[in-house]
Amino acid sequence: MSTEVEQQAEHAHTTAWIASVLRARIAAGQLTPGSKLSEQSLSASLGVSRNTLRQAFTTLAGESIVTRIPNRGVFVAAPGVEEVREIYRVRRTIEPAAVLWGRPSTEELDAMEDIIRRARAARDAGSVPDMANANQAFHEAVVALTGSGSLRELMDRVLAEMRLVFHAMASAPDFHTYYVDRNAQLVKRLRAGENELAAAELREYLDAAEAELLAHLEGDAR
Amino acid sequence: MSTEVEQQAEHAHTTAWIASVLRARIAAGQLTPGSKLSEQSLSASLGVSRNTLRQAFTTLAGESIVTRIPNRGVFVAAPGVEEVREIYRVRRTIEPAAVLWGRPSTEELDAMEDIIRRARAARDAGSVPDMANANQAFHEAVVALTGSGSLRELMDRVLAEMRLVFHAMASAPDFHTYYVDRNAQLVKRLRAGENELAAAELREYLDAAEAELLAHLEGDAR
DNA sequence: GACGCAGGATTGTTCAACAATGTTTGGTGA
DNA sequence: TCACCAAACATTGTTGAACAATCCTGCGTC
Repeated sequence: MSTEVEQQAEHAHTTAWIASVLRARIAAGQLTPGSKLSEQSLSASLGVSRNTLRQAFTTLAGESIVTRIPNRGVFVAAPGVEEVREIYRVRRTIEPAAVLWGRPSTEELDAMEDIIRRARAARDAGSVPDMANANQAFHEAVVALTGSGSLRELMDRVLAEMRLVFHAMASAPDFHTYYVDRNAQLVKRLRAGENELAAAELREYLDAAEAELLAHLEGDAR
Repeated sequence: MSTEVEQQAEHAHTTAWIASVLRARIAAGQLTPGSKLSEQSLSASLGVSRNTLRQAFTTLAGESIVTRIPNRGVFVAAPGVEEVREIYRVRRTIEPAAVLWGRPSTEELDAMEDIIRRARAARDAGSVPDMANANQAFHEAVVALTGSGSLRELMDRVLAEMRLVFHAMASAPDFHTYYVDRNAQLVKRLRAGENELAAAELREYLDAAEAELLAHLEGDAR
């Protein structure tokens, strides 16, 4: 299990490179929420200076993937109930807005249906990670309807935090299977030009998802 | 013109401190868009190491207050036409959404009217900066209706970028006077519970503002 | 005037050191 | 035994200097 880095990016953006490595490891669940990221050991194992690692940390802290406690160190973010509520506050605002006021092109709609197909395939194959990825891609596509890169970035951050929530949970709930069909329904509404209906249904959908997640989370904490 | 720092924060978050200093200077227009932030001179004048200044830079770059060009340095962000469009893509999504689906308490509505009073006072006094501040506070209050800190942060960033746009313009247009009354109208609608109407009017409002800003910007570039 | 090429300046990264804070350990007294 | 306190230890925050890589400048050549 070598955690070494073979390819040292010659002389460019080492700090960004390190940040992306850590991001990937955290997203993959290799670095579990709440665990400490020691400057000493990480700088050693990644083969970079403590100083540049530090810079990568500030980047990740800015993305709230990582929590920095002064003189204590940085820790992989461990989102709890309040964070989940915040996540859904964001989603409940921008996703329905994107649906309501977006004018999706047929290409965008086709792409969304492609994603749904992928999700169905993953569901039938019983692959939870693939389903999670597809679901994530779908909601990213929804936000992309706004055409805004900033909103897309925000959604990315939020979805990354969602992944952390799942990683922090002892038992993963069957969270995605149920919503595949609702996504399909959403695209159908959009294709019919029924944006208001689509937005309303999406809001219900998000409410239900939040409630389910919160229930599971509180049952977990007990 | 002393740009020195008298109070050296003893041993706490020097990097955050430096970041906030730079943020303030940029917001105040003391550091104009496009100007270069030399590591050497800044670290000297701020009395911090080049290394910690660098960390502050990555923070500010994450907030896109500052643009980093590899091996060239960091520059105060100079938003142009495309950035303005992006700003309004964001605003046109989250502000009407906040208005449409937010359930403002009477305290929140009172606070918004307070802000409008301040804006009117500034208008009558002819103080453009105060008007800009009040306008900014108003739109922040709108987004605050979502209850989401992340959205509020995003709005902060966007409004900071707006300030940069104004700083980058040769001549400032009379941008705020006209919209004070529209803000007042918005609050009236909200108080009456006419959220849909309020959202629709706000979208028109934002469209008009964007168009005016873009026209002025393009006239400026010519 | 265009091109190419040293030379200088600036950024990217690393290292070693120290100050400040946190954590742990061990002892003391009740 | 337990609570409390203080000294060792470890870790983070910050600094300064050093070097490599890249960019910019000015000069000479054609």
